[in-house]
Amino acid sequence: MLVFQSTMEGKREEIRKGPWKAEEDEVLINHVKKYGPRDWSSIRSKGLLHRTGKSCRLRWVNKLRPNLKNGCKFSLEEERVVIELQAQFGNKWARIATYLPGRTDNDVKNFWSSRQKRLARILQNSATPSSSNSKSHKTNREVSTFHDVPTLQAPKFTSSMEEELSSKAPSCSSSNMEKAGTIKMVPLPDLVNPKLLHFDTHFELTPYENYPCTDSQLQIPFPNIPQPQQDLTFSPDSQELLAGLEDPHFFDVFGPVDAPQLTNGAQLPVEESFLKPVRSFRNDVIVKEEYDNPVNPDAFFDDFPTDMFDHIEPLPSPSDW
DNA sequence: AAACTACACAACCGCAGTTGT
DNA sequence: TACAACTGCGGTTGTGTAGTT
Repeated sequence: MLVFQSTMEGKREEIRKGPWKAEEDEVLINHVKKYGPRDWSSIRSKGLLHRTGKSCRLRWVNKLRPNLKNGCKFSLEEERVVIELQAQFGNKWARIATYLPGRTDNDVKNFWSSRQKRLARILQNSATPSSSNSKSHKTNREVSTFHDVPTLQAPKFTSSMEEELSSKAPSCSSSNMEKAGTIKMVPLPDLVNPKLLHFDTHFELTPYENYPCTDSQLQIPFPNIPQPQQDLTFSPDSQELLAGLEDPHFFDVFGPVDAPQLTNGAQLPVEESFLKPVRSFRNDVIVKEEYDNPVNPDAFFDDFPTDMFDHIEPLPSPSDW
């Protein structure tokens, strides 16, 4: 798509919009190689591309930057990280994305948006049983839960790092990421309170460029987080979920959880069984027995209205640590 | 096989913060 | 200090695709 924009000199310049062509990508990549990921506006002023600087930057950040997990669906670990961090930070997608190597804020945002829509639909269906019954089919996503130990990394990507990587790092295709083996340390951003997250910052980390897509290869301990008691489980249909929301003692099942405890890094009581891998469920497959008798408390978080986290106090700012 | 639905993804827009002049 | 340009972020929309009926 081409649109025309008047310049300060009164000239009409064409601005290209819409999907990027391979040639445009090439021009953009060459520009970054020469000048680094900056001066986006100069790309147009030099006549290299009929794109706005904004558009160029977005294209680079979301698609062309090295080590992006393009084409990789969010792993269960990543999903859980997003859910946890969204509860902590709110819709700070860029911030959340710093914990997810290879993911952009746009990725996180899209993931969350999809998830919200899914939840909304589930709730709507639950509110109107007739409609939910009429639609017998259920997408696998609706019954998915988290089971694997999630990963949490917090890389700090600087422009210089990008420039360096752009010259030598391979793109993060599914195949080469799945071949990933050993890893290097990635610094946690200063916003992370290691105590809070119960992090061992000396564990092995997957290298950025080899970050695996597959769940089984991401086995960095996730911080213990308050979990619901095991006897509080929800069927994927969210019927119990809705009932639970109406229960005035609903949140009692969380036990005495409050923000100060969290910020002090206090170990919250977590049922041992919660930390065990429940099953090697992946790719949205679930067996009927588990569906009928959900025992994994993570399902609680998965199909839960995000509003539930509103009662959790925001974390202190990093400067307070 | 066609129609429908849900989902994932790409890209745009507006706003706010930062930086340079 | 004021202004403009640049940059980054979050919200939103449009489109292609896979799965289901």
